[in-house]
Amino acid sequence: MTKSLLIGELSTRTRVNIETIRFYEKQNILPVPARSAAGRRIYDDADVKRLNFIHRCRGLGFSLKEIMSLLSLVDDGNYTCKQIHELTATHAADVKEKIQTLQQMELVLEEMIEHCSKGDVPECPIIDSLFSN
Amino acid sequence: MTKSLLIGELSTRTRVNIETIRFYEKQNILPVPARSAAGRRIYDDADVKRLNFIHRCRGLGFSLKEIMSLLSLVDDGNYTCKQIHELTATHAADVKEKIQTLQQMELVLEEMIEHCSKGDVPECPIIDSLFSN
DNA sequence: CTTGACCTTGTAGTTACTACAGGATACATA
DNA sequence: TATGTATCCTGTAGTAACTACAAGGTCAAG
Repeated sequence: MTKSLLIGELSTRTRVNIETIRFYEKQNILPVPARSAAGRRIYDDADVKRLNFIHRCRGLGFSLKEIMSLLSLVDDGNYTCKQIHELTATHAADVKEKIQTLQQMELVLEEMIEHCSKGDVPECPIIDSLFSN
Repeated sequence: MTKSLLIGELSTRTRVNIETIRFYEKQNILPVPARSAAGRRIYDDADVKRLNFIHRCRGLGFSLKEIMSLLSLVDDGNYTCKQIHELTATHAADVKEKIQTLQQMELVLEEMIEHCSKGDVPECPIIDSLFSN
C-alpha cells in the first residue's frame, strides 16, 4: 500500500521546495492531489516518483516544457525509446551549444584579464578594449 | 562635432533592438536623451559608444547589474585597473562555474543516450534511469 | 488554551528582454 | 492636398522558473 504525505514531507523527501511543488501543480506538471478534510494536499508514492523524475530532469537542464513532453509520452503509455532518445539528444545538443558560447566568453574574458595591470591606476585595458571603436 | 541620431539609427548602428534601447533607458543604464520638438529621442556619438560597450559586455555574459557597476566606476571617473579587474575576474569565475555545471549535465546526458536502443520499442533506459529509486 | 509548526490562497518580484496596442509625426509621392 | 508608409511615442503584458511574502486557517503538544 502507498503511504500518504503532506506537502512538507514530500518536499523533504524530494528536496523540492514547497512553493515549487505548488508551482508545478499550477503548471500541470504534477497532478492535482487529493485533499484532507481541512483542505491540505495529500500525496502518495507515485507523486514522490514523479517529482523525483522532474527534479532529476531539471538537474540535467531540461526545461519544464521538455519535461512535460517526456511525461506526457510516459503518461500516454505509448512512448518508444526512439522518441525519448530524440528529445534527449536535442536537449544534449542545446547544452553543448551553451557550453561553446560560454567557452568563447571565457576565452575573451581571460585574455582581457591577462592584459590587466591590476594596479591602482586609472587606466585599464579591459575598459579600453570594451570602449574601443 | 557629434552627429545626432534617432533611435532607429542608433539601433542599426549598434545592432541593439529599439525596444531594448528604451528598456536600457528605463533601467538607467543609458542616460535620458535629448528630445526633438516632436518628442523623439535624440542621441549622439557618446551614446553610440556607451551602447556598444553595454552590448559587448552583454555578449560576454555580464549582467546588467554588473555592467552598471562597471559604468558607474567609469562615469565617476575615479576607477582603478584593480577594481575593473576584480569585477571581470569574478564574472569570469561565474562563467567557469556555469561551464562546469553544463559539462556535468552533458556527461550524464551522453551516457544516457549511449545506453539507448533508439528503437521503436516501449522500453527506454533513459526513462528507466530517470524514474529509478 | 495558547504556542508554534505547518498548511492555505493569492500576488508580486526576479532577469533581460520582446511583442504588442493605439496613437502621433515625418516625408515622399500622386 | 491627400495619402501612404515608415518611424516614432507610451504603456502594458508576456516569457522561464521559480521565490518571497502577506494574511489567514489548522493541528498537536504542553
